[in-house]
Amino acid sequence: MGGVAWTEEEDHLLKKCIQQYGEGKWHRVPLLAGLNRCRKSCRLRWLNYLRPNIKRGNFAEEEVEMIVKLHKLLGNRWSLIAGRLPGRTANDVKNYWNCHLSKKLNAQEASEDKELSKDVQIIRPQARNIGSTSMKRRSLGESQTDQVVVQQESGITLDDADGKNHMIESQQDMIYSCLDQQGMVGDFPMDFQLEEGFEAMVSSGEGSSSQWNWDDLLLDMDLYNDFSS
DNA sequence: AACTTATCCAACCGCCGCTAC
DNA sequence: AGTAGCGGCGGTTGGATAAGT
Repeated sequence: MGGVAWTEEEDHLLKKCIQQYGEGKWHRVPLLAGLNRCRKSCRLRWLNYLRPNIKRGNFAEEEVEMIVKLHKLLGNRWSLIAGRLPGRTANDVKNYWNCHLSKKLNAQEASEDKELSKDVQIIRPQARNIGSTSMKRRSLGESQTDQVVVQQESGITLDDADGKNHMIESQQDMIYSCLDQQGMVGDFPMDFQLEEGFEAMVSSGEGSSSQWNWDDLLLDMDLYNDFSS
């Protein structure tokens, strides 16, 4: 392996520790679990191997298709891609891509018309600030840099200059703004179903503990376009 | 059977952004 | 404002194993 392999006993200790104290506070995990591992190793072992509901084995055809499409949209953002594949970890997806898909697709691209491949643009999902909480940014799993770029390039920010929240009048307005920004107005049906929780979240203006995020919404839009084109 | 090469994938590393002080 | 410590991410490494000769 790339490092020192985990033993069954270490796995057991880590599992027990997480069950007892919960996820997070990784810096304390080695001490609490009595493991001679660094915080990162513990976290990685949990996320990639020990966490419940991790799907193992070969990728299904639909999963592979999804990976290819998502990679076109997102680039090497494995954690985001994995987030769309229940039970799969970022490491799994990355490994699968590197072992199977990158070579295959490179070979395909080489044989394809070069003009065609020029049209493929990586769309980075652009998180929008709705509130000023950094908690929300964390929940987006996105770097602030991207958001700064979004704000600078697009002028879209839902924060007032003084940092106070500026709530958009309605969901439709808000979504319309995003579609407009993506140049997708007219392409995307405005009567699409919002994910559960989204509606309440938007109307209440609450966001920090939300299940939804803009990455997801924009990704859905991208995917919709991609699948329907 | 013995050796070489290719593939897979778990683990590590370095960097980044955020938070608290 | 500066900084240390943290969680998280993507890239890379290297040992195990399969496939090929």
